[in-house]
Amino acid sequence: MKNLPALSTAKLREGTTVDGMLSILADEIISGEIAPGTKLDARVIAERFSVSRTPVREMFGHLSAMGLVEKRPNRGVTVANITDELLMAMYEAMSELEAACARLCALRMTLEERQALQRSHKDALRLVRDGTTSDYEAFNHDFHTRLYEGSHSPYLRDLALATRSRLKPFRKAQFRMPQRPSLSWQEHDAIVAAIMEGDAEAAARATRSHVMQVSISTQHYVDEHRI
Amino acid sequence: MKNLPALSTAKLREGTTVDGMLSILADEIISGEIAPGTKLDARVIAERFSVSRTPVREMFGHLSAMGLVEKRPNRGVTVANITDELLMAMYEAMSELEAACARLCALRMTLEERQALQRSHKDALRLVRDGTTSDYEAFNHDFHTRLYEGSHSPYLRDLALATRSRLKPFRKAQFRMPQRPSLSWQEHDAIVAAIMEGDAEAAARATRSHVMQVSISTQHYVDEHRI
DNA sequence: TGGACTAAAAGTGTATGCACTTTGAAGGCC
DNA sequence: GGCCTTCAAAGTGCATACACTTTTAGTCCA
Repeated sequence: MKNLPALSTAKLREGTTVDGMLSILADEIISGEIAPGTKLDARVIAERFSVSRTPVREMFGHLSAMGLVEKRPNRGVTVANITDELLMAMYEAMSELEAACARLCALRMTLEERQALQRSHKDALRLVRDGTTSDYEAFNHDFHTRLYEGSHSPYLRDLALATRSRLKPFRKAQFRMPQRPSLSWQEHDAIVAAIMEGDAEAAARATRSHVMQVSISTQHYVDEHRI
Repeated sequence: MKNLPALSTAKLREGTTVDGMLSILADEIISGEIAPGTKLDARVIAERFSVSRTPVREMFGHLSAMGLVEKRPNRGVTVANITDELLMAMYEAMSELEAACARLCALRMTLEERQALQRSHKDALRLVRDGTTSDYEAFNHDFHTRLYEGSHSPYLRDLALATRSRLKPFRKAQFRMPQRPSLSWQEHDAIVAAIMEGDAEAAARATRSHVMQVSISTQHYVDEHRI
């Protein structure tokens, strides 16, 4: 494609080009639409998005950093194989990260943060009874974010956020299990109680077990429904 | 530079070009040779390494992923400011990651792994007395790697390795403190004892405090010597 | 027929040019 | 004089061309 003086598509300039492709490709890889082991041809992808290979290459770098593809010099990139074992390992790491956050929350959260956490948690009881699962899902996201922030440990928070975003696609199923919101709320209750009391180890234990419970739920759902 | 048919420098092809620049630039940023906030001009760097702007752009992506520079669309990249606060936050996260590893070690290490850990630890006592600090440093690196591996949690291990590598440049000073190896060994001793007994929480506590001790030592050294 | 060499095809990495955005400074307007 | 407008210079992002590597297919010889 020639560079015409007045190119119609207003969106040039990175921030849309690369990011747009990135999120689309990432979704397709994670959803399994593109099978693990598939070789990604830069030229084909460039054509598909009507761009040149240069931004595609940049996107490959990002995909590689996200662990979704493997890059080998002069050999192109292939879609990484996210096995069940790796998925479990990611959940396990997530549970440890969140447990560490909760531990620090118990020690460091300000009074305002503690009160806000408790209030939000109590309010959510209404969602468990009356709300849609997607409402509860939004609350749940917010609840865990509070734990990351409450640790007052920016790097730990970033690790938790990064890991959560890598797990995100696999968590979609979680709240489709009928009883999950109610159980989730009860588990949260133990976490909140421990944090309010300043019991660091109890908060860590409760959080670790909560996240592993989520992992198990997801796994069961995946097994039964062959996602 | 024109693309001549027979270019003298044998090393073309990525794997050296980008990686080479990356490690040099990363070192310069971390060592403070390039001040935080400095704007990195792609063209200048390309000239310096006698390459075009394309591989430099790719390297920028890597630097950005490493958190060493900040990228803003159409605004170029600027060297990130690694403040003392962020450094402390990274050590804190490191201590939580290693504590999590140690906890899992206590629960999961095989008999062989436990014995190897203990043996290696006992052998290191000799280094504390007779060896150079650099010998001890090598052992220490190995010791902590055993903890990551012993967790049998690949993703957690990767997080620990990645964080350690980001902290690496700041750890150089650590063992220059005269008594540090001896103290370090004693702290290791508590960790090993807890793992051998299978006491998960004790292993976590001992490891957390050990890593924070390292952090404090480094901080003191940095303060005193204005590294 | 099977193995190894060879050559072409396919595909990756880098150089360069051009379009676009940002930035900063000079000139016009109030 | 201060503020907005305008325009040029600097610098980023993408397209394309080309150099180099890997892979594949074909051919020759045993």
